[in-house]
Amino acid sequence: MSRGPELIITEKDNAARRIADILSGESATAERMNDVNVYEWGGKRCIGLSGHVVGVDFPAEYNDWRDVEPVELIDAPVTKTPTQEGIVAALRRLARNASRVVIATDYDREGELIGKEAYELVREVNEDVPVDRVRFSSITENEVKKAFANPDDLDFELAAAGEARQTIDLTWGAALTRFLSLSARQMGDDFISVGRVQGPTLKLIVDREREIQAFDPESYWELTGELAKSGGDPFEARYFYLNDEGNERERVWDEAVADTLTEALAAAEAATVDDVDRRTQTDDPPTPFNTTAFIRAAGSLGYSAQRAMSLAEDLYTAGYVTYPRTDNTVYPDDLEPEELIEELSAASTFGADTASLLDGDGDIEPTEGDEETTDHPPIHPTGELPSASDLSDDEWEVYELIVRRFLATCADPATWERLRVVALANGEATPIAADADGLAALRDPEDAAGPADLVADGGLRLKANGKRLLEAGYHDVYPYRSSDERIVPDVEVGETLSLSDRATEAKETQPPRRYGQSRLIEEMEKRQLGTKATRHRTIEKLYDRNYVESDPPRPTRLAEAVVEAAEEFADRIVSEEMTAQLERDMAAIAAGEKDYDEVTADSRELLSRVFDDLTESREAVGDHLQTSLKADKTLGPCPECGSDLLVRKSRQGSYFVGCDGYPDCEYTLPLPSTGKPLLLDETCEDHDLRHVKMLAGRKTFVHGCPQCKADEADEQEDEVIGLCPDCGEEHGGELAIKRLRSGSRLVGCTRYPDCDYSLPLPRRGEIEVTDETCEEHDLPHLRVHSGDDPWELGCPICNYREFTARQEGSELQTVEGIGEKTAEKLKDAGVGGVDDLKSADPDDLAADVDGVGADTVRDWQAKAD
DNA sequence: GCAAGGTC
Repeated sequence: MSRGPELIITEKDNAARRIADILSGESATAERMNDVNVYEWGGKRCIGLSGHVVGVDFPAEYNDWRDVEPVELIDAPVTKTPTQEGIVAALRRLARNASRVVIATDYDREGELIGKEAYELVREVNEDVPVDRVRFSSITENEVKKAFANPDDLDFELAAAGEARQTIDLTWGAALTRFLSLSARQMGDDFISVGRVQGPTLKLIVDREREIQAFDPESYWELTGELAKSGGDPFEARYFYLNDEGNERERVWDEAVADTLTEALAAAEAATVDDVDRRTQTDDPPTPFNTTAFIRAAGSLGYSAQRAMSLAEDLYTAGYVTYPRTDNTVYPDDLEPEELIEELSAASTFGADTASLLDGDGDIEPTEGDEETTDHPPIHPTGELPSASDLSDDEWEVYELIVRRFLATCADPATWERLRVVALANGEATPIAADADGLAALRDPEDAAGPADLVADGGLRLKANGKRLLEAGYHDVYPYRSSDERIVPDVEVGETLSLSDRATEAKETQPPRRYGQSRLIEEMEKRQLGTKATRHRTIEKLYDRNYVESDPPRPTRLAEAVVEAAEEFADRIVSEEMTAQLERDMAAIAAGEKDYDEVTADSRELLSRVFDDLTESREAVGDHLQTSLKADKTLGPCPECGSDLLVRKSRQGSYFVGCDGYPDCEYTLPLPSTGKPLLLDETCEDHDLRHVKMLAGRKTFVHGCPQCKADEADEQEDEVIGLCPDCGEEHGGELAIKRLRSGSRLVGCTRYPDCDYSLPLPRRGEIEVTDETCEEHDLPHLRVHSGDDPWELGCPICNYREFTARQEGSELQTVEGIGEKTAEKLKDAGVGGVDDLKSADPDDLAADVDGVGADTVRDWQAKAD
């Protein structure tokens, strides 16, 4: 037996480094092997993988989509090949002379599979080295030492459950994806994909859209008024009645009744307090962050799911927060909240807040969520503190969110005082009797019960709900949840209040809202679709495949067609049941009740039955998909030949409108150069073309009808405002305000294209040429009329200079680690752009800019290159 | 060039 060192294998480098630190008492040294860190100390070595280092796929002879019938993939062999060559090579080298191997991958199913993959690679080069498995759910000294003192064996059955998932996902996904793509002749980048997770996720979105389209709004009316004590501030009160079941209802479903009630309310000058209910309510602090809760909280700060995760990963790799992919909402036993709070108190931003938490007497007991898992701890700060200049503004905002969430979980509950007042508005004798027929007409359509009456004995019921924050509790450290108060004054039963500002609002029931990204991720989690590490990526994938557009994601016609085709022929691939069945099968494999072969064979059998029907309908499915693909791109009829005008992409990658009759018909219209076009349902009355919206992040705007834009440009005369600074003296070129057919405007030379001098102009608003002149450039000042207030653009040349100066400021922000505030400070110190930054002397610059060290500057300079 | 799951 070999007497070489012992080899510890973890799932990622970060875990390898921390485990080496713990086991070696921080004496381990790191060495690079094939670009991988290998930590070494006292006869031990530790290497971190990068998740799966081998991947499953079909053998190469199945690679050609045209040569291989999709149905052949069902029974094709599935092979495992290294995908991370460097890591695999390093692992083999280290395993060859190891005296013992310890698998220390993550403590979850996928971790067991990654462990088994490592085990097989080890076995290839070392047949008889003993291999152990250790399990721990957080990388802390206690947990890790305990795990290494009690090694266990790899759980091959649990790993086999993961392998079954891999095989089933690959065969179903690849066979159906190829079938749909081939049937619609969508090859290359625009293939049509389906899969066990993306399918049901897309169906969630499509189903919601179907509900929205089928929605039939109903009218209802709501009555409000303002009550006040004499001399006191008014507060809002709402009319309500009681239904058969004694529940309060505010919506009146009949216009005539609403009119009568409005008159009755108008006749009332005052209201008598009938009931006062005062109680205190506790408002518990939030539970620790798992991935889903974090994405949701970051979403309310305006970050997309993808962006939030990428920022959290940056903070994790830099060492400021714990692992961001976790299901767990219960802190591990050995997390010491007091110590962590103490460490965070060194950051001035949190100083006051941490002090208030440590002030309290007794132990701090953090909140716990419902989900307790073994994978990783909830996301929390590590206690390693970044300085503000280490982080970009977005990173800082997310870091602060994570810190404050942690502080909040250690804080006290808040207490509210809720005050509910019911008053009866009593004018002249109320004309509404409890007529049974009249009441029946008022049944709430979403509610089986009808009203029991509309007016109480003493008049119309009005209620006001007030809330006051008695103890701010966790709100002091966690400002992301509303702590707004609604003031209703103290009143007593029998007291008379004045009534004013009566209003009746006509409203309509609203269709259900589209899922936002974080809501979608919550729905996926509820249905066990995807994992904490993949859900946000699945949503990104739906955008990439042109299945959804805009935010909140809205399905395209293609998406509807894919879901329809799947529902008809391969319902499992868009059904949550496929994942549910797989979970049951995996549990059975892990428990030893079934095995890999049995489960994958059953699944293949199911898939071939799906293909029996599908193959017959290949053409019908393909036609339907192609029709929908075209519908997503169609604006309306071509004015020259009557075929469809479509959104097309030029070779340079820009979008334009072209005729489906091309090359017979060469009619085109330009589109703006910024953003990706989204076709709206609204059409132009003059040209019968759909309006276009350009999606360009924050600069998203509605372009409208492209034909109208082109016509406007053709009709508009260029307005000359002065001499061209480039060619004016020599050739007499003049500057003019020009409108382009793509809808944008600019100040350009009249000798274009011989002279291409140009200055940008804003997209929106009318431009007025004023009498004021810029002395430096001899050009008139311009004024822009958009919205209510016109604004001064000034001299177009000066304006452009200021614009580029601002651009240079934001150019600085493209350097990793420089945020808006830092860019401001740098500009004050005379560093306008990236070039200035690169040529600056680090020591001089550090001396000029507060809170920035020379090393930070050198770091920026390195990153700028 | 297909899936979904790790990780960067």
